[in-house]
Amino acid sequence: MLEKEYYPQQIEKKWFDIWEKTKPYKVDDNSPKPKYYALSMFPYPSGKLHMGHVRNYTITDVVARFKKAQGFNVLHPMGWDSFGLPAENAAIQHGADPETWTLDNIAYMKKQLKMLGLSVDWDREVTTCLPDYYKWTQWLFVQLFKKGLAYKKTAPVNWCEKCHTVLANEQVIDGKCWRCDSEVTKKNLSQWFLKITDYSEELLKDLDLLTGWGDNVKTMQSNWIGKSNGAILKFKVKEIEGLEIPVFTTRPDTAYGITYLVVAPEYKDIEKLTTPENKEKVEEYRENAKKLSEIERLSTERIKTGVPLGTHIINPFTGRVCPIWVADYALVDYGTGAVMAVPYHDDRDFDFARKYNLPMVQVITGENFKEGECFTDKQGTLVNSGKFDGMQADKARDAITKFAEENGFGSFKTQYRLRDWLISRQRYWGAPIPVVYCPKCGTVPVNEKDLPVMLPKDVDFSVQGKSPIETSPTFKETTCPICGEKATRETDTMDTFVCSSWYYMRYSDAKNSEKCFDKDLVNKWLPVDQYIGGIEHAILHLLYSRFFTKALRDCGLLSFDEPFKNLLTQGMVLKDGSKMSKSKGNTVDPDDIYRNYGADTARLFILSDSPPARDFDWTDAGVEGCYKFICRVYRLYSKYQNQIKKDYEFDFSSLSKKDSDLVRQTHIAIKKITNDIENEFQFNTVISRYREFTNSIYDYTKDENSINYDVLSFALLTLLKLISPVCVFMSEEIYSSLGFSDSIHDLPWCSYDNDLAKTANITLIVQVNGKIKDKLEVESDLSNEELEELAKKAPKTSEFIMDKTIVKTIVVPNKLVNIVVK
RNA sequence: GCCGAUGUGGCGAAAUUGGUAGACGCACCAGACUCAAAAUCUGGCGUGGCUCACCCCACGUGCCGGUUCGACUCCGGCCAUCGGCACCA
Repeated sequence: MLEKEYYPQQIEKKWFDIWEKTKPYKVDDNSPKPKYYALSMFPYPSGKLHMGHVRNYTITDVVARFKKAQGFNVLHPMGWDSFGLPAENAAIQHGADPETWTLDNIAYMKKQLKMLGLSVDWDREVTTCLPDYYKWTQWLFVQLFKKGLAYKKTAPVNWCEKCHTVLANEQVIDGKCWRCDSEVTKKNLSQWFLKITDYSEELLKDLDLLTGWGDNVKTMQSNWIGKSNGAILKFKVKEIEGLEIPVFTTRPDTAYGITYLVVAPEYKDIEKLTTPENKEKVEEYRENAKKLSEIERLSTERIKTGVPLGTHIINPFTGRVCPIWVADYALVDYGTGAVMAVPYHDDRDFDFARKYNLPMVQVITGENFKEGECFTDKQGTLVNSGKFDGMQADKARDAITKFAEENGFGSFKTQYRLRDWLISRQRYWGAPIPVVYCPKCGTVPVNEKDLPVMLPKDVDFSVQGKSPIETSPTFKETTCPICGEKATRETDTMDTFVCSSWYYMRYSDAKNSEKCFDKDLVNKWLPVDQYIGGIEHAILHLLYSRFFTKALRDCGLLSFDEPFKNLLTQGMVLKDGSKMSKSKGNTVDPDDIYRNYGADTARLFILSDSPPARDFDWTDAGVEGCYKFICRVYRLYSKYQNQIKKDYEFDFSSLSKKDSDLVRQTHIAIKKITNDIENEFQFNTVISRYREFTNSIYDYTKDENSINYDVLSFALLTLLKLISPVCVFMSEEIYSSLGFSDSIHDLPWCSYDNDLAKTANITLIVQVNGKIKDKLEVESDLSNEELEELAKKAPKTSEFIMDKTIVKTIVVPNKLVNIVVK
């Protein structure tokens, strides 16, 4: 029996307990049904769920439930991105063990997720900080190492003093640390990298395959990869026999206009290129450049500075002798670290040449050209360029490069902005990089049988200035996997983004203790059919995962090219117009919502109002409204629970108008809701349809005496199934109380009859010259001639057309008639 | 500077293919029920005008222009907001 009023707390608790025991969402790898893989970006176990999580996981859950009802074998897993700095900071500040801190948080958040009613197969749970997972992260690192895709080099890297570790380029946002927002500096260190640049072209090109991704994310990735086509031109140094300076340029067509050359302060040959009389000034300049922060150095506002080295290059095109300068507007890690300067046709060179009185030569002319002003148009005609004079600039780019190639001082070159992925971190709470340094054998990966390299427990978190892992008396000393002699372990751990680059593969075979995953299983379940998460991972996680997929494919571990077929980046959850955050004090605790309204209300509300990709404004009134709606739905079933027939039966053709209208409304509801879900998961309109349909049923029951209970049963049982992916607890409670012994969540999705999924009558719009003059209630599916006749006879139209000539009449079936008169 | 997205009532928004702009909800207003309140139910709710009690007219989807019988939707040009990239040669 259903209570008269809805009590979410009791009902949700009841089904929570039942589902804990019955595990209704266990996935069968061998099901003959077609597979569907629905995936949420897994959370970092920070302590408690926030509303962003609730939104993310509710969307994915409704997708998973909908696909399951449509007959798919759905994989909907969940796990924990559980390595990372917050756990370590908790250890430093409160003396907690990072593992205990993390696992406690996981336990709490897992309960919160279960209370949200997610249809997750918890037997596939993945926790990246546990040895049964990071063993395989390490194993994969070894595979990449063997394949030459993991390597160690000394390079100027991003350093965050506050986090006391290096960072990948992707983790530096506007010169600041992505996590703590403090300024990043450059340090020259020996670090581990993954060779993502080997895949620059494929990562860029395959964006075209990702038709299920938004353009915003694809553009961001494409910008980040930053491909430019151009040329390498090589210049002989006049004063030093045999020394050449290569430069990368996208404008070889301007090569005749070169008047000087710039090298970065960190340029490798800079000392050779400096003459004794300039040495002091150059040294001073380089020292100053080193002191500048990244933000200062990269600011476009800054006035350019530089000093001459005293040496020169010879422009092979013109024979002109050009001075070499050092200036920090040349970047050491892009292109070759040296730039050819063409002041007349490049803004930066122009500013610099003006300031230091360097000569300028015009080599391109065009429509907007003005004497004495920098002319940067890429279209134009060459002048002062020898045999290339009169050539169009775009043609000249190829011709001049070709000329340089034939004469041995240049070649075509494609340059990418993407850098290799720096993965070492000088922190404790991560997967140890499984490498040993042997004085005899060099850098050696740990034997696979010795994995995992366990994180040591005997560490002191209070140390400053080095990684806590270094304090372990037992970790560092080991023996060489090859020669067995004394050797030392690598003490750096891996960037957590390495762990999260393959977790979605592990779900396909989460408990395998022999392999990272079975090849058949990973190929069966992947790629992910629908991936859902925040836009903040547009570059970081999504780019790294794409790289991992391609790299593991080339290691022979799997056979697909892209991990995520469709991507939905959900908007943020706002309150009072700004992002929920502790510092602003505008957060909403899911536990409070569960307690006061129940998880179904939270699910319903977070899906309503805004489409998933847009930001969502959380309001207390909105929650209240959704709760009232749930109660309103519940009351319908509570009131008619004794009249609802499990085996309803009716003959449509003999129904009264009122009854057949409700049957039509039911079919319309199924059609629209199904379409809205399939059309980019427009859950906000799905929920509008729930309300519309519920209102129709209320209208129907207004006159108690004329209710046909077969028709009402059809409508109510349909509504119950339609709403079940969203209101998972209430729908199951009602369904079971009506005496059904199975679960509403196991029922197939509702089907509709297209002929019945429309109203019996339509409103015919009558226009004269495109302006609405009348609206007529007419039967649907009349012929064009009949509609035209009706429109012309309508009293309101006839007065408009009386004394005019009808030029033409446009009829849109079932919609409108437009009479054009003169 | 380059690239991407967005722009519709007081607010969140809706509108397969060009065809009733504002569905559905929030807020608000009025009525019913009640001693009263909450809850619930019913109705109203873009702007302006009128010879106005519910009839009618004009205007209205960021701005300007175009295509069309007809434009939130298509085309051209702007503006604003948000996001990404950027001394990248």
